[in-house]
Amino acid sequence: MASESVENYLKCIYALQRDAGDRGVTTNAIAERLDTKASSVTDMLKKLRERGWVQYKKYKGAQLTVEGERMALAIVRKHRLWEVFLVDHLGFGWDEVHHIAEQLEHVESEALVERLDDFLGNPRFDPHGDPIPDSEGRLDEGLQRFALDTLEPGQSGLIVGVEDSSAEFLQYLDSVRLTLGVKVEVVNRFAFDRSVMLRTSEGDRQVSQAVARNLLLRKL
Amino acid sequence: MASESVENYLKCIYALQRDAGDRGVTTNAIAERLDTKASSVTDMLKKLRERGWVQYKKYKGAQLTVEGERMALAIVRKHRLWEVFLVDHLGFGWDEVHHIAEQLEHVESEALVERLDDFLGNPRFDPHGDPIPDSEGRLDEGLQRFALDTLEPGQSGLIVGVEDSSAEFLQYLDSVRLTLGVKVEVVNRFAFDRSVMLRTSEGDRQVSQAVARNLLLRKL
DNA sequence: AGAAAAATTTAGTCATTCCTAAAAATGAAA
DNA sequence: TTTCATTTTTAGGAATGACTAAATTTTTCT
Repeated sequence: MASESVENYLKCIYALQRDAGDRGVTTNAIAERLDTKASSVTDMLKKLRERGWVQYKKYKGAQLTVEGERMALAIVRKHRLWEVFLVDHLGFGWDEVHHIAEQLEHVESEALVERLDDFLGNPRFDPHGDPIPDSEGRLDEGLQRFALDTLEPGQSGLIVGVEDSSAEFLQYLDSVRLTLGVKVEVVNRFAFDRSVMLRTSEGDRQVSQAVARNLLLRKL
Repeated sequence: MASESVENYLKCIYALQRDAGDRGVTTNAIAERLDTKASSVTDMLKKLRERGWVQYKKYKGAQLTVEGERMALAIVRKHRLWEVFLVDHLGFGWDEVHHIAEQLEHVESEALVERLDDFLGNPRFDPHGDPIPDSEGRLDEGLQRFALDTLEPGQSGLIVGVEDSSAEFLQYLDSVRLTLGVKVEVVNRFAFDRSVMLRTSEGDRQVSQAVARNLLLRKL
């Protein structure tokens, strides 16, 4: 029904909508994320509006309609399920799967998605800790997640996700052993650069604020 | 590198090349198989020629170059591996997987294919009995296959493949329990319509010549 | 508020890949 | 071998989704 390009736009707008608040997602934000030009985005937004997948007014940004969000969630579901398959069954690292899942997510087959979901044991989270929408598009936002950045010295939490899932960041996390499921305690925060001293079962580590902002925890 | 459309043309020409013998594959044959118009095929053949993937002369049909065949075999490999995954691990029937595999075969990732191959246990044949090219594009044509049609009364063989893998035919075979791995013996052939009386461990069955032509066996 | 900067849209193109209709080449039969 | 049916190609165009350059709107700064 929808082309790959259309699906990528819907997914992109969905992702940007979190941060956009109630204002529409801006043309430039979409262009940057999809590595394309703003003028191409304007063209596409008009098409998406015609098909009833976004609300869009000139210069005012875009927001997914209910139907648009339903489609975006279906794509996100497929993306995350395939990531689980790639990591759990094919042995890929969590930093290697994004690009492949971006292709697999466009395969159209309801039956495939549901059978894959069952095969994987109906996972609730992908390898980066992001929740997997169910077949109705419902997202389990259940457990509260917060950035390591927001923790005070003395407090601790369990690593359950990342804000930034670029290969570079994930490889860095692997190299310093800060991966999903690791328990961390904030020993100290240094005021001058807001870097954080952490304690894990493997010892102490210091991480920059950039890292702390992108590591998601939940309370123990 | 190559678009989905280009990949479909290469795969199509590869499949038609078997029957075409030394003559080129005709424009019309390609158009019919891809359910498109002859004029579109002509356009594409010129592009494939420019890129060095087919030899093509006006009115004389097309033949894959060495490089074109290499690409076609890579696609066939992916298609058949995914079919094994869908049947062996997701529980699809052999009649349901073609359409899904046609989408999965276009996913580009060397690493994915090789890991999938290992995950599946390096299968040599897909669920329809067709051989899976190895990573170098080598095809195991080892075991001689012949149509049930060519067997004389008294002779027997093992079902190892099908010539026609349309869902209708495969569903028919399922319904009469003539599936891969079943041993059959020809009891009799009726001259007036060339239908064949078969004996299997489950009893006797009569099948039309159309069916007999499309069931592939090998010697026991 | 007014001007400059930034963001966004419009206008005009381009490459793919498909199509229809008409022209040209091939090949089969008389 | 000439004709006629079939096959194939050409010519011209449409839809998709991208681009550049120029114009317009919004936002920011003074």
